Amino acid sequence: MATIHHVARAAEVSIATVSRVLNGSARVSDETRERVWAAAAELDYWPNSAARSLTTQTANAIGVLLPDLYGEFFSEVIRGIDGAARREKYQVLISSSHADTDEVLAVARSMRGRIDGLVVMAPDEGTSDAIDQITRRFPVVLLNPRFEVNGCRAVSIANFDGAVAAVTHLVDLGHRDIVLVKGPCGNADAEARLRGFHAALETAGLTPREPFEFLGDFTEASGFRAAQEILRRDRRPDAVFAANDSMAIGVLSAVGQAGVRVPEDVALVGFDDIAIAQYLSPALTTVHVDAFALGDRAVRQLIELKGAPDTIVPPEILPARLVVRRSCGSPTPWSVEVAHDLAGAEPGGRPRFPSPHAGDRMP
Amino acid sequence: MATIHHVARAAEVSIATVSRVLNGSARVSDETRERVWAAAAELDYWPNSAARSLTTQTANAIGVLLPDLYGEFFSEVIRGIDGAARREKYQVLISSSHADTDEVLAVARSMRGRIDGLVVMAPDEGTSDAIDQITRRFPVVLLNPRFEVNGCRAVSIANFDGAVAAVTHLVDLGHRDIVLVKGPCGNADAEARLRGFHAALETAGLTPREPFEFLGDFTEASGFRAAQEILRRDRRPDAVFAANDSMAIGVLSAVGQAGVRVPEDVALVGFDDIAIAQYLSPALTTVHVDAFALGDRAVRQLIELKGAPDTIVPPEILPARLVVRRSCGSPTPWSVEVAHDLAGAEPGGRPRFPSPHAGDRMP
DNA sequence: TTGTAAGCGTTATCAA
DNA sequence: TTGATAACGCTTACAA
Repeated sequence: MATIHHVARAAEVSIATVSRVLNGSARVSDETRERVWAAAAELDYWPNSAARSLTTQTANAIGVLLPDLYGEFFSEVIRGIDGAARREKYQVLISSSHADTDEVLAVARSMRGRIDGLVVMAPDEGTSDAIDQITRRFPVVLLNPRFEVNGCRAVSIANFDGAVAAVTHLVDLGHRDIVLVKGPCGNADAEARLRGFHAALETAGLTPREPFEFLGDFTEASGFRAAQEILRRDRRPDAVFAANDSMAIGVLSAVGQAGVRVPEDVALVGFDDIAIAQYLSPALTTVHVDAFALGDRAVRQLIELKGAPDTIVPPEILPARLVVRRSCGSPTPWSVEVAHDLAGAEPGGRPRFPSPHAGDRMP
Repeated sequence: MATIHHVARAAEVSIATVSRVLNGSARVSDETRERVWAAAAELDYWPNSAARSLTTQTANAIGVLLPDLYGEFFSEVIRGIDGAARREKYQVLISSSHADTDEVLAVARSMRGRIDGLVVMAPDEGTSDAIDQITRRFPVVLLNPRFEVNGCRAVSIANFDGAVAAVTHLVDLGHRDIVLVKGPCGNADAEARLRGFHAALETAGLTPREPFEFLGDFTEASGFRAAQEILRRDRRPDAVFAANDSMAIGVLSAVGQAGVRVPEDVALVGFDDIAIAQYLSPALTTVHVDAFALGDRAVRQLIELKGAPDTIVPPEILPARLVVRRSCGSPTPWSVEVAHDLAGAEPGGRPRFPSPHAGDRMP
């Protein structure tokens, strides 16, 4: 493989000059420039990025640590990250399925020298001190963190407020006995949505009959099973709030097979607004969440952070949007943005939905 | 940031010894080993991977070049890649949305020195010479290539045979006027499925009335629009073959809104068997494709290739599976694997479906 | 068992 | 405008 030395020899110049020409980093006479380009082309020279990173102490790459890669949500997050990264000429080093703190730490470690910063979606709460360690090494942006970490940048989705909006909508439609299909334990999104569910019920002064919480794991299959459980209850609930759309689809399927109609017999609301939600029958009422933007914003914040370290910036919360379609039993479709005015910061602004955990800032 | 020199100084040994201890690459006395580990821990030393790659001439990372990241299919491919990579202790450098040859080449170039091999899903046909150039630099495994590239390793999905199986099944059920919702032009999967559609019709001696090809782009929305076109035809077809499940979902939605029943009035078959296919109503008959395995196999082949360069291996074709559910009008659900016996290589083996392009090897 | 020193392929700082 | 040359942080002969 040709190195800069080979090119230098072929062009009869020093390696310094080759570097200058290839990077356009200093004035070089037209004639030698030509010679160098010609030699590089002739030898089909590809520069070695590892060597470059070593001298420049910068990698032009960012690392991405995710708990999982399953489903359309993560797929969109990555798409957002990749898009922003390529626009800024950064490469993306990805790694997923981190079970615990030690693993996250090990992977971050192994990225030392290859990345300039890290986007992390932490799997569990034990990760907090790991994040601390990582922060000492790289600029870090957290995705949907459960807790605020020592002034670390973060971008999240308005899970709490989205859930409040969804459940409140069900209440407004007259539903009283509302049950929840939960997401997996330990998942930050699932927990925020669960809290939102409870908060909305409390605000409405509602206590559904037991049992009204059913466990799922964000897959269609788990939604299907949860719905079977629900149908075994002594009295059918008025409405089901599934903590994500995949589970809502499973619910829809199970309920349909049992001959129970949606929304006539039972209303259904999901979360995420994945692409197919609007094509289901009935079209799924859900909370739209911009997963692409989540990835995109994280990368932008990371780059901003590199430019201005030590600047404290409040966590960024991406608004959600309640999208009312047919599955909730609403006579007409409509939609409303939530959580863009919940922080209470706007003068005269009044929270649209009461929120004990405003904007999901801190539990 | 602590380097190996700092650790050496703190442990009062040479950097060579530190390296030996940290990598366990040579015998070191118990006592000094202790001292080195202690010093490394004390200084919280993280080795620099770029420097290591430079000396060892190996990066412990693989590059992944994809045309897009949209949808569940790619999400699964990446999951497969990531899983295999982490098992083999490789990092994954990912990059997507490559419009043309030059871009693919540029990205591959920029990865020089950071990766040991490359998994490439090429966007268009012009890419062939680019792949050639890349192959000179890295071990390369192609994903679903359109053409065989100079003895380059490849792993594909049995798109052609899957489509033949799907359409043949519709014919077997008595459907005669079968229309196709095509995938995007220039997409290798879409084209192979299109060829399979034609081959099956030809074998059956069928010529549906015009028009019987409708353009889509693999999204739900395009399937929806295509279905509206189809419903405007002077006579409703017996069956619709959508080149992927997302479009089939769009078709299902449009057809349902028009009051046309599936499968009673029109049969429907998709391709991919995404997670929700079985939860639709009616459950979608489709061709199951193992996207996870596609990524997984690609990485394994890459690693195998690194171990034994210059070995010529035939393209690996992952079998598809026709999964018959309710949307095609079949009275009972069943499924069958296709394309595991199509190459005609097995002695006495007879192709289950006639295939002018056996196993999609070469168009 | 340990240390010295020569790379690995760049960029960047000097002089010339 | 150019060329030596010293880093960058690590691994690995080769000596001791």
